Amino acid sequence: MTDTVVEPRMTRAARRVLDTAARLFYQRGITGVGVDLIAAEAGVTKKTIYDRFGSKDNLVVAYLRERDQRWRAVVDRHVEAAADPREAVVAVFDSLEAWQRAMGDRGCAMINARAELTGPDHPARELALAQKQWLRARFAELLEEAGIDDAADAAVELLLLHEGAVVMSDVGGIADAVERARHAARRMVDRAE
Amino acid sequence: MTDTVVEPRMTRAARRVLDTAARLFYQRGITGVGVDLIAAEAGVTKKTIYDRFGSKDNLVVAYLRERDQRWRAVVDRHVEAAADPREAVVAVFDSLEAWQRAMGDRGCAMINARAELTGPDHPARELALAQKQWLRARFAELLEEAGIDDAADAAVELLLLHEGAVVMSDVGGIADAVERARHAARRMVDRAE
DNA sequence: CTGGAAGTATACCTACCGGTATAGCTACGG
DNA sequence: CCGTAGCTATACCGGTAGGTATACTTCCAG
Repeated sequence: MTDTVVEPRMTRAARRVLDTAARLFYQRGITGVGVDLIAAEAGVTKKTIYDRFGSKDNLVVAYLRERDQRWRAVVDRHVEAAADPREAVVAVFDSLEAWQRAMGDRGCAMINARAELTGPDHPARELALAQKQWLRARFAELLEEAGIDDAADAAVELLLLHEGAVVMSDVGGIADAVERARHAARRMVDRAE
Repeated sequence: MTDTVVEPRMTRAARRVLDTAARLFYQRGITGVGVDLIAAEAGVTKKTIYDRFGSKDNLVVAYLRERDQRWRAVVDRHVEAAADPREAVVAVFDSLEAWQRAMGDRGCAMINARAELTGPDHPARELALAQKQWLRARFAELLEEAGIDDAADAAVELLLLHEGAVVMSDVGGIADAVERARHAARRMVDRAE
């Protein structure tokens, strides 16, 4: 099965558009950013945007997909650098901290997109679902490799902690939300057998 | 210190407006719902809305505040019905399940509002913060009453689990996200001393 | 050297947004 | 019984949204 969404041709101008859109969408929200603004900030005409991406919605999807890809790569990098599966579980939370430091913190782009794009058939829904399922599966893998009982259940718990940390470090009020989550995760893998 | 926001006079028409707005804002998003639509669905003229609430932003704030109040009341009710502080901690997750069953599940209204209203000085920001701080304090109270060590730390962990459960039951993919969180919470209070 | 792809510049379209203005109706308390 | 609060009805405003149309340029590859 091939991709149902046509990949836009990534010319230099398109690259600039996508980078600019990604920054603006994340910081000011998707509905809060108009196509004209993106064009102006990217130093590009609206026509170029529509020639490359077809519609604002397609541009939004491209933004979410690319961001998702990059985030997964960061997680993978941290996981692979870990000494063993248990450390790898904890390393996922390190990757979150690194990700936030690099990208700024306005919460999870997927969750935010879901909040704004409420149509029941909007692609953002399945993208968000796929991302969270991926992380859950990743946790489950690592826990199984570590020989931990009830790996599937523990993976869900870690996912909840992770998402809670993402949300709370956006909302504020808990200075070290991610570190707290990592602490909890470490305790989980240390106690478990 | 008195309230900085003027309470709108709750006439019958205003009540209908706020109820309608609450439903529409939550289901379709705040930016996704126009004042004209609210007026039409509430069986009211736009003038009435602006006479009672002054602006869409004020209406949004009224929506968030009322929803917050009601949610806190539900939590309190469940907590007070619990046999002891430890059960009360778990009961918070029961209250979440009841709340979701009653209100439908499109995630946390505060978090969604934050995603849409990105202005750094928008009242939605402090409302969200206050709500989460309140829950954290509630957890901390109960854990201290239960004589659990490191109540403050445990309270943060419970908050993360709670928020993770809210997010994930919206995103989907984990059928019983709230029950999983409750399970983890029970284990926490059972193990702790 | 030529044709097409990529891009700029500019103007335009329709739809809808939050918000305002004017006029008139109804119900109720002093 | 009369004034005012609360409301309806309708029309309007400026701004902005996503998206399209036309004409001109630039640049590279066959």
